[in-house]
Amino acid sequence: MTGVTEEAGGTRPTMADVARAAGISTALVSIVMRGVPGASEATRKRVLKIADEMGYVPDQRARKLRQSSSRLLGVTFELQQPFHGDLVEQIYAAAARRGYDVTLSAVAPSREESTAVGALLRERCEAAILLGSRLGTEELARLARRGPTLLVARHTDVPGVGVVRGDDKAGVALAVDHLAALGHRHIAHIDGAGAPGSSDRRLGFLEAMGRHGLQDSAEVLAGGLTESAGAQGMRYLLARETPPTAVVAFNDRCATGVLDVLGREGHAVPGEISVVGYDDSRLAKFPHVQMTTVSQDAARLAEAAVSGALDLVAGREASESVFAPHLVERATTGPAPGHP
Amino acid sequence: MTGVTEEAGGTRPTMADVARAAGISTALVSIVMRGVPGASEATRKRVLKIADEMGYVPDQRARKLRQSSSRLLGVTFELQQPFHGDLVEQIYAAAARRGYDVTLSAVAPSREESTAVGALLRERCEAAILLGSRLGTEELARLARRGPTLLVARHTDVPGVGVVRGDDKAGVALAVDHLAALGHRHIAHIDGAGAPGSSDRRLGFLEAMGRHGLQDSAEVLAGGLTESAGAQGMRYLLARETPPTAVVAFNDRCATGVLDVLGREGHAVPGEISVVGYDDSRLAKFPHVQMTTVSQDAARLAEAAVSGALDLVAGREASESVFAPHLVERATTGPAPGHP
DNA sequence: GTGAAAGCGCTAACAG
DNA sequence: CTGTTAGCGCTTTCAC
Repeated sequence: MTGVTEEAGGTRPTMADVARAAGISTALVSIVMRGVPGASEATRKRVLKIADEMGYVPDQRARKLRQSSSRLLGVTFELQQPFHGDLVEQIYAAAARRGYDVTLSAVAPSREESTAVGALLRERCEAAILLGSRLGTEELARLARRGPTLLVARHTDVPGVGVVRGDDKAGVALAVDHLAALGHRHIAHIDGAGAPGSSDRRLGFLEAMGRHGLQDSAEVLAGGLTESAGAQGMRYLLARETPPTAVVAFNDRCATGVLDVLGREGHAVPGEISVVGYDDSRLAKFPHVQMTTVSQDAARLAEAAVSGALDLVAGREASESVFAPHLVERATTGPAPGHP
Repeated sequence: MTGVTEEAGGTRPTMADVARAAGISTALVSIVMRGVPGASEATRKRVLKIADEMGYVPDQRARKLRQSSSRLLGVTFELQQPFHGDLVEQIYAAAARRGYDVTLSAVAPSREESTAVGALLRERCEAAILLGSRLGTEELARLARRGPTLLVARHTDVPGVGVVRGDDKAGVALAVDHLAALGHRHIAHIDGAGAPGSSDRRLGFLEAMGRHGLQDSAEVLAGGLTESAGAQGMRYLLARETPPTAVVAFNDRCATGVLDVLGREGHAVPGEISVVGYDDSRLAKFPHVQMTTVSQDAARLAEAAVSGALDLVAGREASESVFAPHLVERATTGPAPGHP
């Protein structure tokens, strides 16, 4: 036993340990570990080898503490929202391109958004990015006072808070235009209840229907963000004497529920009824689903969110970036029954 | 302007700022912020008030750096795996019960597991909990050398690595027993391809079928963890002269794809074909789905994972905890066609 | 009940 | 190319 490979049971090697083992100063080890110029090739190799043997991993916490800026972005997201998953994945990439790390804080039925946000704050991230937040104006304002804050996929009038979102009114209008062009006259919208963006989508639906002279057959149902909400709404619609020939759902999850009920009750899609989702999340892309949906392009939103957050950090004024969504025509929409 | 409410543009107030504003030492502020005894009620109130006005939030990083133990658990999970979402939610709760924080590191198509694990290591969490890891033996061993490591829902023989999982063989056997009791003779299993646990489930399926004397009509298809895999498998089965009357899918996502194809092609569930999922994730619980599935009880797995990880931290030997799953009978299984 | 001082693991100037 | 010194924001003795 030479005592070099100190298989520590509980305590992990520090930079000082590596320096000692290599017989040099910690500063030099730091230079090597960061890969910055200032060490000879020989030293570099030797230190790296020793560090690896010892199982040394730099302490991110100490590192960030020492640096003036933490280069850390905080993100809250909903664990069970596929579109949030898409966004988070893209945010990792966008942040990495700028040399930023990301710290995640999840929201779930048993973990409130305010808890999640609090955790971020304590991590001292330079900015907080909230996906589809449901925070009240009050709390949002408080948060914004604590540090740069940016909302994704939700609007707010709270000053100082950045916003990155798709144009919800335009998005739903795209869906309605598409359906109208296919000859649909009786179209229903299963909305997102109180969810972020749902009032815009509702409004966009009504306006677009009006533009096509279909205001009288426009129908809006209280829905939600889940498959259950969609399923419930669709069952309700099917109970009518004359169900609509097309449904615009609040999001892909909701549309999935709609499709499920239709399949189950033996209604052909799109032969009998057409369905449009929203988000172009992974749910819409499955080969067996091929859902027509409105794409928010997670990559672009993520990119804008990260750059918007960093703008806030740099002291620039909060802004609202609204992205034009586009329709992705897949297999769940077709001509209205009896239409050429 | 009294200069007290320093609406700092970029820099956040530190403990020293609060101490200065309150005219006391930082040590005392620390006592107050942590809520430990050692300060008069009057001081406590005053400091809390001042801190709040200044928007002061303790720096978690500095705090953990100073404390000998970080009381931090790292968790890697897949962003698009609903069951992982369930587990993460429960892990938050289990960790909180022990006064531990959780740091998340996501795995996604564009973010490899090794990247995610590396991020955890640098965060200096006391232990790493990997959900459904696909890491190779080599890498797992390396990781285990770096710090306490625990696998959830996956087995490994790497020494020193803790394991918490459901009994996959027994779980699938439960499904087969249930179906056999309902009179099904021709049952197929759409497996998880190379996913963690899939070989056990495959084996459990074959063994259980053998026990019922059904080895000749037991059929195993290469599947996967996604809806697409399930859909593809089911379509393949339906193309047969005599499709099976029941399908055991690798997981709920896979089963969802199966159900979708069946609905779409007009096959009654469970009238014509019964379907069993695995995980009892949110996908199985939807009112419109009501999927019969094998429950792994996320809460119990999470609890065991956290306590197992802390055991490792405490220096206790790595162990494997295997939990007996149970069958949740819902609406996607019923008597085989022609069976009493 | 309160304060002074040391130091967690690291990086950022500077010297040499 | 390499070492010394200081200190990031906090907690922790140990005095008073």
